[in-house]
Amino acid sequence: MSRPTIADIAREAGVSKGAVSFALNGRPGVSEETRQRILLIAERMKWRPHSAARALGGARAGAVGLVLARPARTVGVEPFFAQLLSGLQAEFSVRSTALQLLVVEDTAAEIEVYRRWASEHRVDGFVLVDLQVRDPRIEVLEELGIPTVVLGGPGRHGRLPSVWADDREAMLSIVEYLAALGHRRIAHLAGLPAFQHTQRRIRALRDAAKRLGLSEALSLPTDFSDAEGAAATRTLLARRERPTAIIYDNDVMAVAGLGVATEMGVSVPGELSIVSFDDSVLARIVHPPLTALSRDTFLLGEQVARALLAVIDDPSAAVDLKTPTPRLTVRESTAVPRG
Amino acid sequence: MSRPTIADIAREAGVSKGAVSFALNGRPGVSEETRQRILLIAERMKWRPHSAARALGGARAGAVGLVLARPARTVGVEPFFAQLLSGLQAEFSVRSTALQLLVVEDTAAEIEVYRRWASEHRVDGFVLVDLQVRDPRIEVLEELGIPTVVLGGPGRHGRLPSVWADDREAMLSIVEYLAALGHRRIAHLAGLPAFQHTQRRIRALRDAAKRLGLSEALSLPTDFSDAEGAAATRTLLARRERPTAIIYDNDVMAVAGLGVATEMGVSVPGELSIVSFDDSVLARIVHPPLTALSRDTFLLGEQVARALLAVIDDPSAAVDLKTPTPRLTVRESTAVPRG
DNA sequence: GGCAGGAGCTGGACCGGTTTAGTAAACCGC
DNA sequence: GCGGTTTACTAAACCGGTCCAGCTCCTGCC
Repeated sequence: MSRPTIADIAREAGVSKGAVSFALNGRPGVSEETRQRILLIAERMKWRPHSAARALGGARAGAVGLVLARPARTVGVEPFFAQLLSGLQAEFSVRSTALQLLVVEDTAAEIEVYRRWASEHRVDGFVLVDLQVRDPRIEVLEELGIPTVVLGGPGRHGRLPSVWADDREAMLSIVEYLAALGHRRIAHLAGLPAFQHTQRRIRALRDAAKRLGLSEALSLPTDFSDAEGAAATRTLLARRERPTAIIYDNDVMAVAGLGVATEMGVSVPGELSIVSFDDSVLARIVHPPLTALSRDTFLLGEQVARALLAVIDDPSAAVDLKTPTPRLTVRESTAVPRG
Repeated sequence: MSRPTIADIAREAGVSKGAVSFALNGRPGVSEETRQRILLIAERMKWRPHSAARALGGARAGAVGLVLARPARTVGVEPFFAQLLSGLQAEFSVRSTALQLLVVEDTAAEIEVYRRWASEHRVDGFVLVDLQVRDPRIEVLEELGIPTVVLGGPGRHGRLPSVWADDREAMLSIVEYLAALGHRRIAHLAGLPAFQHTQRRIRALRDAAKRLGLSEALSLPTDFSDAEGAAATRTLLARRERPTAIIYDNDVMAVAGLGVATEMGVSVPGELSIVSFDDSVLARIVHPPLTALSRDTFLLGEQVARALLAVIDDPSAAVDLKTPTPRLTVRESTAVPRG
């Protein structure tokens, strides 16, 4: 016999299917004695629930979705996502929930996937990342009425619960550190301007520059790629009045920038200090190792997962969880500016 | 009304559930006219199949599984997997198959997941990666009788179909290139010795060294991490007779090794040539950019996906697909050895 | 005109669970 | 010892599809 069903167990135990169902799910309706007998038989027959059968009958699908919109061939390094993913899965797996991951080309396709998975009942909820300014996905997910947790900054995301880190505080801590070292001309290679966190970081830098009396604080938008990071760095370093420090919005760009500086004979940290907004192997691996903002992305993933599971259990739960503000890990790519 | 079912459509169209099912699945049994009418109504009611209901009744689950065994917190860079994943998904998504991804702690846990997902009917098949010497997973998957495609080297993997690249050829091409430049002392920072491809690469290097008359060709096993890559490089470079070229089994170690060389004042490529067995942003990003073995990992993912779908359609299909041998992309980290 | 065959469709069983209405027996307090 | 509540369990409906046997026409052919 291939896959045993509860009917097989019921026959074996001499009870009804219903009784077996009660026993296996730890609900009242059977005596402790019968329950043990049924559990034993189920164990012996190596019975496992058929996830589809469970999902039918209105119950849970036992899976949640994470959809990333980025051109398929350019899914690159981004240690951030790898870490986030592990954190998510660590938490989901103890609650035996599967994670459906899909990478799509653009936001339109992403929305289409939300619609499809929701209506196919394939998932019980979604994790929403890469929050954009006036994000069209929020409206769709609210309309679908499916549990969703937003991983993003503070502020309202429609009525969706969120887990967020304080990007503004983080940026301020970097700028204050550089200013304290004596830097007065700071550049910032920002990410995609459509992202909310990009905007928040740019604003934070501008505010800090004014308050600390910096002579220059320029934010340049990029697409997060090594290519644009390198190109923008080249442009900055070719100027007559070059910045003495550059803040990179991710580690891929920071490493690319370091490469450009080396190539152009600009010493790091002697003539140029480099700070990465992301910390990972990448930042430690290069020479000199990069001063970077460290956050516990794994933990972040766990918290998001927990929040989503809570919302799935009780859709009326209003989660708004602030995670610890990332802290600056000083390594060898920053120093007092020369001269 | 929330989610419409085929019963709703049947009522609306004045036909039976069966007719609707035939119409929606493009099977014979209804007239073209009726089919169009049903499709129109389904469209208007925004009907979508309920994946669980489909999966019940013995049909497909509409998903496949990929399980990776690696300690949760150390899921690092490995651009290889990111690329592979994109390729897999690109192909799966056009066949509306979802990919269930799970990262677990070790092989035992991995096997447990295979058992669970198979018996819960959660997936229709698996992709097996990171093939080990005498891999215990093969036996389990064969016993479960669930369609599986192995991504690995040539040779038998029980009766499981496989998609593979020629690691041996690839290693030979690297060694021949270095030998032609004039290198006679070559070191190789290999990966985990338990992996089949590690063994194949080590053997290939040894054979080539003998044939080409190299004076030294040492393979050192590592765990693929930047830390061990750096440590081993440091050891090698501290020796009196240091190698003039090092081959790294992945790009993370190669970059870490480059960092160590820079730190120790060993010029690359002047005093040391570096070759990475993996190519990705990482290899291009650093300075000097690394000579690396390029393979189309995205394409590889697509081929694996296609193979798996073929086996799911017809479990008796015997796939054994060799992918193009990776080619060496020469950049600036290799040169004629000094002196 | 009678019959075979096929197209077009119906009705209902079925997949493997969950859930509810109903029932019989045990238990309770007075 | 009687009404009422609890407990332990059964039988059957139900979830939303797929699939098959069988029925009714219609067509073609001898």
